[in-house]
Amino acid sequence: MPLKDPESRKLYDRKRWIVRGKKQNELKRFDRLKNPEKYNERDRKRWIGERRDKSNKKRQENGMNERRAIRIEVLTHYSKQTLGCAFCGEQELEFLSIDHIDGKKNIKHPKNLDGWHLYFWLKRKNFPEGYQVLCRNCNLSKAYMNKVTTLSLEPKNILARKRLKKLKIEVFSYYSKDVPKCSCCGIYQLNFLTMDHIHGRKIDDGGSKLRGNALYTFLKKSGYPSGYQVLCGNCNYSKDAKKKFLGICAHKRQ
DNA sequence: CCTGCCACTAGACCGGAAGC
DNA sequence: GCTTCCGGTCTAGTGGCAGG
Repeated sequence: MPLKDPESRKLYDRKRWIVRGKKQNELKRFDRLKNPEKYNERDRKRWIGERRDKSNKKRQENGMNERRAIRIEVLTHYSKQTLGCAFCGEQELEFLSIDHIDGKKNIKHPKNLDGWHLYFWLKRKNFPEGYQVLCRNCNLSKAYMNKVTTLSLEPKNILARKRLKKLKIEVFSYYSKDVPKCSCCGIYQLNFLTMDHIHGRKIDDGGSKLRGNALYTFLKKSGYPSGYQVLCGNCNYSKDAKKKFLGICAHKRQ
């Protein structure tokens, strides 16, 4: 079934999450069966019956503050005390993230840890080795450079890569009205650049569910529709509406 | 009873390789 | 050329346990 169809895409993504989530649930159920003494039934009932509604608002607020504080603490530690990207020195907090130095395949933590969970885990384990702070741009670029050494050397695949790179440059050049560059900060390294859906992916114009090569092909074929712009990884991530900045990048908020 | 800490769910965003 | 699959990152909201 073609995943170009929005419903199929949604279903496919959901299945992925169920598979990831199920493993954790199975482990937890097993743990409950083996160690019933660990789970306090009285507390569980009390929580469900009394606490949930009345304290949810406060918990949300406390939770957010706590998570932000831990994130800053972890990023500062892995920046060797001066908050910033290990590669380019970028200091904007919103652009920074934790990078697995040897890749996610060689991680020391449980496989499903990411986001807040990873920050909590790192702090709890007293900041283990093997992690560093990178900005989104350097993270993107590093992922690409790691891949380069393992690419297929089959002639047809080499040709396909060449063709897609040419297509990317062509599409990005059109939306940059010049050489490909970020429309916010002006950075021009191709590895850093991404195609941003200006109004998010909720507005379906035919390209909302596409990504990467498929999106570039769609844009070229459709005569370069409006509603897209070129942004670097940092600016794209920063403007994300879900972060409650109304789609405005950190550069423009300053 | 309150609160801190951590885990889980359900997504969001992006990319490229390779099979068909 | 299109589709599938897998890689990376992140968040909000809330369940659950433990200890003060």
